[in-house]
Amino acid sequence: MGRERRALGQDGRVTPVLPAAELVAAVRAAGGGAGALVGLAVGVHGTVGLCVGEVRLASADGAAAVAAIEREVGPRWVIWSGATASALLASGIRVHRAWDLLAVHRILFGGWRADPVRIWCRLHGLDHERGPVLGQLDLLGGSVDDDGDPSLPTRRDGFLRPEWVAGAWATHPAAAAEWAATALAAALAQQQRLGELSVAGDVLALARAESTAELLCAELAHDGLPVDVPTAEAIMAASVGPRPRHEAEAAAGRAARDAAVLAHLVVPTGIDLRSPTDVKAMLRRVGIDVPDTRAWRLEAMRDQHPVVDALLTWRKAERIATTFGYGWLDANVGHDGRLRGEWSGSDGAAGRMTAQAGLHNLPAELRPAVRAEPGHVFVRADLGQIEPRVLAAVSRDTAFIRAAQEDDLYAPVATRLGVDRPAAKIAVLAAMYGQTSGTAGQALRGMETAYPVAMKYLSDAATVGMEGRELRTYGGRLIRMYDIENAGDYRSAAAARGRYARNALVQGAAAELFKVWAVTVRARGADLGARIVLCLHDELLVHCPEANGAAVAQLLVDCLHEASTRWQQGAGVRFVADVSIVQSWADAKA
DNA sequence: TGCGGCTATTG
DNA sequence: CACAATAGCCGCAG
Repeated sequence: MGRERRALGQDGRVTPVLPAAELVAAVRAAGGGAGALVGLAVGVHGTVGLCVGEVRLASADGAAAVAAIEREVGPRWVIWSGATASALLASGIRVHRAWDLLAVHRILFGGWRADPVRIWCRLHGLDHERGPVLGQLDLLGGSVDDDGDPSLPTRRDGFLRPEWVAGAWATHPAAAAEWAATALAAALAQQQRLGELSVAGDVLALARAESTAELLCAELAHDGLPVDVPTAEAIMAASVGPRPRHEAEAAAGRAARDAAVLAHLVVPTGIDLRSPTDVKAMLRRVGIDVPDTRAWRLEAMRDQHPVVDALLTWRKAERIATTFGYGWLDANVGHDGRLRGEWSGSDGAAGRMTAQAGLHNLPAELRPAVRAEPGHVFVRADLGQIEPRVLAAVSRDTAFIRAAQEDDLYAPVATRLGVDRPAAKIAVLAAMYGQTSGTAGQALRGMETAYPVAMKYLSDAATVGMEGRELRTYGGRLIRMYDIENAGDYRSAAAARGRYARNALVQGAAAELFKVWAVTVRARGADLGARIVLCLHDELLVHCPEANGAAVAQLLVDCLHEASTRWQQGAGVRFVADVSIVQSWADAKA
């Protein structure tokens, strides 16, 4: 047993196909150690290709091989995207560290959607629109031989071969190893590019954190959020009645809810409550004239006519019926009581994590249904005032940093500005969001005087945005201004770009710090059986055995200190977290 | 059938 | 309705 097979590439290069145990030694011999970059290509039927330095390796027992190398070597796996992590999770394998080419591509070049072709082309100065396409026949007489050696992933002109991109390597060990070598080469090229940037933050650290956040995203999608289905159904029943057994019952329920609103009218017909135009007409009939029918506007008119209150109640129920009702439960909660959605490590605009299946906009009334499993607890931690603290750190405004050393940042700001706390908070938020109208005016001028460095940081960003130029976050991620295009006249579009840029540097840097915190918790929490089950911009929800609750709570605080210290590089801002140990997510809501 | 507008929810 | 997001339904253009 353990005899070495060899796969011969067409160019004569020999890739050893090794059993898992021997692969570990081969990786070590090639220079692989803890944290070293190892190219990884996960194919099908157990095929796995690796590349360490110049050395190509492969295995036909990929799951065991990756698991053994992870356990005994602990490299930083180079992958094209989180899809590889998802494939590994499907085989029961979790890896600790990654270099995610797509995540790093976003840092270098902005945007959020890319594939290996775009990543490769951008890195090598090629126009991906001009590259070869799968199935393309060379009708113009060019010889296919011009492309060089087809057993290599790249052509003579530097483009990736489309059949390789499509996965032709996935069943051949030698080819998988070659594809892994391509990924590793791309990672090294990315490191080179990152090193050429001049940014304030540690851009290599950002690249590692954003990469590892992609592993976390794959795990969040795979593991899901624990939900108690009977509790969820009880909440829904209270709003829209019991689960309809067929479409006729569902229709009857809708009609009954509609009728409860229309009953307040003299003529209860001809109004579709789902049509904003009809609702506006309905309100006009009872003497209420509004430019739109949004809830915050109608809230003030509850007393004017009973139909307003009925309509607002109807809207709540309608939302449960259509978006967060039984259908949503059936579609997104598995038989194991886990709510699953796709996760993205970095959205297009500000670099936050996003999630589907309602994980990021779950109505507060459904939170009681998010329950820890038996013998487990949730440890929930949310960061206090993260955006102004981040602004203090990235702008290096010494006065604002002093304010950010307090538990409540707005208290010293209020004192300094000579206003009350609510006014101070509005002024700070207005500055970060680019608000110019409203009541914030006077306090905003105070901000200019009290915190000129922070205010200049924001106004400089706004200027760059208005001019349509690109900018980078503190950590080094590119913000492309052409990602936002606003209809309307030039001036309002420029103003919108200014607000976007102003906010992107704050919200974006906050998102980057948050991810450093999250991946630190992920790494340090494994020994305590702690799994992050939800990331919510400034909040982490961690699921762990009941006995470890207190230790995990301490861990969340310790990891925040570790993460923020590394991230802010001596700025001296204090970051604070509110931590609680609970059975249900609702118990923790501040 | 695709898309913009309106609406709701979250941080 | 200042910044960011996901998601549903309606009305309209093609």
